[in-house]
Amino acid sequence: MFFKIDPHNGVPVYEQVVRQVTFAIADGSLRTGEMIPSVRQLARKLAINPNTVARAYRELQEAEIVESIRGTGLQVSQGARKTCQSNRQRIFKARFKSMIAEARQSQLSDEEIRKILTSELSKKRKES
Amino acid sequence: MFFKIDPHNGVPVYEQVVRQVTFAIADGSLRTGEMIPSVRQLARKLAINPNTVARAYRELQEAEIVESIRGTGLQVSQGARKTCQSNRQRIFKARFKSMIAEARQSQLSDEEIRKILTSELSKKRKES
DNA sequence: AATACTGTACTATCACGACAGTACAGTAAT
DNA sequence: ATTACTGTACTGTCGTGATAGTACAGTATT
Repeated sequence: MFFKIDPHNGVPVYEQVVRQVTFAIADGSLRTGEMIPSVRQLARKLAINPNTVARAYRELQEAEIVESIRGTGLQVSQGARKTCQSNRQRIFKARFKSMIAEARQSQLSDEEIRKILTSELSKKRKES
Repeated sequence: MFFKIDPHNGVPVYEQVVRQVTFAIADGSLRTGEMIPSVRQLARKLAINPNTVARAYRELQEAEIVESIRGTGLQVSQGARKTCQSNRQRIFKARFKSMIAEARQSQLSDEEIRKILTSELSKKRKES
């Protein structure tokens, strides 16, 4: 699990945590039955507040993506992968859609949009 | 000037106002010497608070995109168009870039990304 | 039993974006 | 002069995201 948090992103930090766990499950980095990082451990790693992680975990629990084992930690639920994959798809489609809508509204032609995107996509993936 | 504000966008409303004025100048809807809508007028039209518009206008003024004429209103500065065009370009490049970075980080392949984008771009423009 | 972990649940504080309301100086038109 | 606009500048309030700190019950390991 490689997590990266951007605090000035518009997207709330706890929401970013929810997403990244979701994505890690979607692509198989976390499998059913495995434990996700503990609240305090992840908070230390991301340099954020444990409460913020706890809030994210609460949401994951309510979405039945993760189950609490008392005194031990949170475990990836059965069937979580499918849910997470469709969630990931849904999240990205929504983002792309809203971005394209905004670009169009500011009088960028589809050709210009496509050009910028192609140019960004052709850039090499940064290694972290 | 067709303005559309999305309050649950992550992007602050005053920032959206800044952008839309910038974009309107960039594409020539507003030209040097023309007056931009008054604080109260725009606030009424967008159904937001006059203070929020005032804050956006203050930023535009500090960026020298717009000049205050006392008692009359705000006028598009000389040379504003070029500034606004490069700003627009900059803003969108940054957004696309961050989005693609996030998509890649969540293990979406470039092919998948391209596929979603093409699919969204091929959808017809909504008429407002 | 003791220790060190888990999650969970509080309270309190802070920053920020947005809003409501008010006020005032300057300009334009009547 | 009066009226109706401009921008500008305050104060105060609200919701929310994030933080700090504390506390407690349950589990695992020693």
